[in-house]
Amino acid sequence: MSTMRDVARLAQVSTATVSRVINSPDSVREKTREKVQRAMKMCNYKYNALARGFATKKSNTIGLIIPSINNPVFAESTLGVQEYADKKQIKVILGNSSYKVSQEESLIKALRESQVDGLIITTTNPQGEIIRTLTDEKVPFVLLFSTVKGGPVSAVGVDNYRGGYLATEHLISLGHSRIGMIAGSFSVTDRAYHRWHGYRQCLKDHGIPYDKNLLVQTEYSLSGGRDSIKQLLDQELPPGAVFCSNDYIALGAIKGAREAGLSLPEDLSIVGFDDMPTASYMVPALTTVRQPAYDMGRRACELLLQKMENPGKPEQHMMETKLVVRESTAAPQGIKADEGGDRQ
Amino acid sequence: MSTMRDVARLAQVSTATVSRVINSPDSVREKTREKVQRAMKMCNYKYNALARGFATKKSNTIGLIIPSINNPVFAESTLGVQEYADKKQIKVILGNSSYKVSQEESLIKALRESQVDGLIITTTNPQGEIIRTLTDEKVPFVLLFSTVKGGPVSAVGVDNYRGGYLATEHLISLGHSRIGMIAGSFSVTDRAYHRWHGYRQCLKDHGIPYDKNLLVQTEYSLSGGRDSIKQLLDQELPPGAVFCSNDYIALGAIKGAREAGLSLPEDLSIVGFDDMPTASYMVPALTTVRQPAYDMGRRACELLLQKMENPGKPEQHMMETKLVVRESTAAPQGIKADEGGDRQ
DNA sequence: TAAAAAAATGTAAACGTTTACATCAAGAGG
DNA sequence: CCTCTTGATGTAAACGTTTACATTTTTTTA
Repeated sequence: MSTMRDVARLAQVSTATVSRVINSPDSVREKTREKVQRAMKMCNYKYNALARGFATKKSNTIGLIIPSINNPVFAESTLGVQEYADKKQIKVILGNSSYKVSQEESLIKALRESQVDGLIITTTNPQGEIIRTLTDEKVPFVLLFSTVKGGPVSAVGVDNYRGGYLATEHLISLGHSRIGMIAGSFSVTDRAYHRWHGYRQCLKDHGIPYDKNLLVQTEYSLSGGRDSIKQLLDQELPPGAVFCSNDYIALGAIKGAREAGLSLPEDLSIVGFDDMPTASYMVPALTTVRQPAYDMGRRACELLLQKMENPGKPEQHMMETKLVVRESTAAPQGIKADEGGDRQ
Repeated sequence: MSTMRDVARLAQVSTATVSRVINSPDSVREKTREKVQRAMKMCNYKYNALARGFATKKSNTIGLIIPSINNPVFAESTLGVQEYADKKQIKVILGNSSYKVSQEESLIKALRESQVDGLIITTTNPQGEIIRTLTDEKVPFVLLFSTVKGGPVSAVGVDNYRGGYLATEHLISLGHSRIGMIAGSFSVTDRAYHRWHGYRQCLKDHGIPYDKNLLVQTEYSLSGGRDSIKQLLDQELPPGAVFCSNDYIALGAIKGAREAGLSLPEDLSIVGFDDMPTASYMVPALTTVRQPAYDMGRRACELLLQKMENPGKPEQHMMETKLVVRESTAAPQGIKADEGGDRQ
């Protein structure tokens, strides 16, 4: 309602002084400061951050783009960026891309027009043109949940290849050899691809032939997992263990397997990816590859803010992935786990 | 980088014309329009929405405050507001209050300073002073997940009392009479209180005496549910059924009960509240009271935008709550459900 | 106590749009 | 051919801050 000018008039000072009272109170004499503060109260002055943004060309706002806030992992990471941003008095505009490049693009455009100071993007395609454009135009941004090792962009992610390897290795160490995978669609995100690649390499390293009938690609959803597991189970030689590209898929797969009459983990081992908050509360409690989503979000935000005030070289942060063994995996029926392991 | 002035100069027109080309292209002659568009391309012009906001006093931004993005129900509703906002070219700034009034307050303050055009608040206390202030100062806002029937504020919510009643009635109809409740802390949100109230009234209506030892208040979390169920189960006469204030609590309770050696639903029936996406995938699949979170968010946003351009009378929208019966509830051991129900 | 230094305050332009109003050009009607 | 109308375009002020620089006041120092 009232502006600095009103306050200034009321307090009989200049607007510059009012501005100083707000932004660097120490630079104005106590007496005037109080006078101004009284005046501010008196006319119920409300600071206009938008005007400030306009004047300083800094909106104190960043944009955060994720595929879907409904995925607990992205929710968790969102919380991480938000809490850090909050501490630094930065506002976060959230956008959902629904895993669609076009949507991602238009969000980025809109956010840039809004003059956000920076962008955190959980992108569907880190190699895409949009990302290159951002780099070229020197927009501060960091990729989240991406793994562009040594690339020309800043990113915080996890080694998805390694995660896939870990999961598979665990299953192998339990004695499994017929191991399937339900992956997110490779064309939708490269994360799914890297996880699969780790899976495949691990198989190879352990002398297990790769069977392409044991891979099914689907969407990252509960129903995707449920449908896919049935597809896998319907085969002549169904897998005894399945690595799922994320926990939602895993949860769906468990449901589907149960419906097919299997009991877990005796008849079928399932390992997921993410370690969403409910993973340990599920039945059976889910064995999964943990990504530190909250910390990743936080780190991404930290990196971005740093980058915003001091561009510098792009930086990649690989966070540690960790296999969390719970109850959804077991040795295949009639086989002892890790035979030869600690037999010495 | 370049401004309208640059474009104008290049195209040899005035800035007003450039502005018109952007905002009402039809009002400028085709020839000039093309000239201007060429010029925009030429100097890689980027529209500055912040400056526009400054000039028009409309930021095309709204604020959304929720307790925690980690709760699937709030995530779902967030998606609802976002998708609607998106369609209307409105940006959404997200804030997490962590169920703390102070945090809620400071978020509101920050958002108002940023000149958001409106606010959607999933508040912890709809009767609070903050809300009153907003009303007094004519800030457009709508409460989400609040049920202020006929009050002086706009809100979209659900009849929590009724939801609690429904859940309890279901348990009674199954033959239960010793029915406990794990509620969110009454001091934290009134939703928990209303659900409890419905529970209590339903008991009364069916002639079941209220036993205050059967109520425990906790936080809305997995671990809250897990700890609380143990407390309930440790009593001399433990409940045979428990109504939980939300699905996370219910999930925790199921886990806790299992750990205590019970098998569900034979030994214990659990009903939740929310119907989060994973509810039907849990084991046992959760019987719960569904809130249409996505639609609620969407509706809230719709209401807000409407209110923004045309204040008018406050409006409350009560959405339908629905009991979804799945597998986590059953008749108590040795008792037939609904005896007398369809016996004629 | 006066000059110099330091601190406090004021002045005014700038930020990039929008928009009410003025002006101008061109076609219509007489 | 002149006037009137209409549509297209231009002019310039306004939006609420910040900030470099100028000016004034206060403090320090000799």
